[in-house]
Amino acid sequence: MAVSRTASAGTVKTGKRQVRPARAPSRPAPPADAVRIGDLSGFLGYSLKRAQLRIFEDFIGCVAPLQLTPAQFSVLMLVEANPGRNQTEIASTLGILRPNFVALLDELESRDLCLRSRSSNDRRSHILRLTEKGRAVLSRARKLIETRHEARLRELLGNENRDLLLLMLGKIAQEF
Amino acid sequence: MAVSRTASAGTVKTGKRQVRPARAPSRPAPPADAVRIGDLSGFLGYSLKRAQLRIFEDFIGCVAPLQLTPAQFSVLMLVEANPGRNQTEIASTLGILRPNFVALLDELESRDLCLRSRSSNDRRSHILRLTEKGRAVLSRARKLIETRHEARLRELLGNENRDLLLLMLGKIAQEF
DNA sequence: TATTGTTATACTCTATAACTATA
DNA sequence: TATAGTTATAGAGTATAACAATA
Repeated sequence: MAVSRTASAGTVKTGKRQVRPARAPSRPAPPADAVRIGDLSGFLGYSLKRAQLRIFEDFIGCVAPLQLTPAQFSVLMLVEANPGRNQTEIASTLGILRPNFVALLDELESRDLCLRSRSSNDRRSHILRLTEKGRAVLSRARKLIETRHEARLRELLGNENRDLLLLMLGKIAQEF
Repeated sequence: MAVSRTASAGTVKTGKRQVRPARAPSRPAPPADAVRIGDLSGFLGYSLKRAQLRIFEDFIGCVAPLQLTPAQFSVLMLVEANPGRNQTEIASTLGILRPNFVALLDELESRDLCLRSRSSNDRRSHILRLTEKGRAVLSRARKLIETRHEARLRELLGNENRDLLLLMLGKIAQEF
């Protein structure tokens, strides 16, 4: 599976089976000379990757006023929910390698969203917490994502399906 | 959302609501000092990314005997289903930029899985098709993925849920 | 003038080794 | 000796500009 930004694939319908009325395509009907995706759309990995790219793209657009990447957002979320943790703990929970976490934090700290402070217990550790501005920015980001990004996803999929989707993705991430 | 390789998150249950019997955790119960993922697991982007990484990881493991990446697999699939197409058509369908497609094809061609040949209609174009070996390798890859990778996913999620998952991912990729 | 394949290049992500300061 | 944060570095993946051949 390749999967980058653009492109398109097979028609999709969320509801029950539907007898097609011979001449009434709900979608623009692909040009006869279009490249056939074929069985590729039947592999979860392919659709998963394409959906993930689209979701991240939309996420970035929604929080554009705050200039937060998905990675930065996740760090702010985790630091807020776990004040007093050190870099290793936050990074590893997010699956970020410690060396790669340094520049990420440098950026957040330089924008006054997050603070590093030496632990008095273990002076090797840097304790993380959000600044006042960090909490404010995170709060605005959450609202933007909830009201624009996630709300439109619920609209597209339906509330029940959206929740089931989240459940299955979590199951794959944790149990597969 | 950060999201790389390792880590874990909140408990998940696919079925209906379930009254917890006060003392009978189905999962090992997280250590009290574990970092709390919190609301982060409620955002689709986060779970989507983690699931995608896990799926690709497993995919790569399953086709390890054939040494195919998801991207290479998708190219072989598309070329087989669309013989006679040129590089631009295959690449753009997969969302791969033309410059980045060159090295990918170089590798497949050097392994005798795929062939470039100049089109007689338009001598700028390189027509793509699979070699005999390419078809054989792809066939083996499909079998490995179907019988190991996808089969285990169906087992984990249930057939019906798995199909619904695929449907929703396609919907997000195409309609969101 | 436009398009195909290509090269060169740059930027982001991810990954590993090794250093320093602490423990 | 082991661990936390860091630096350096290398490799993928992705993005843009520009060139030669062809249309």
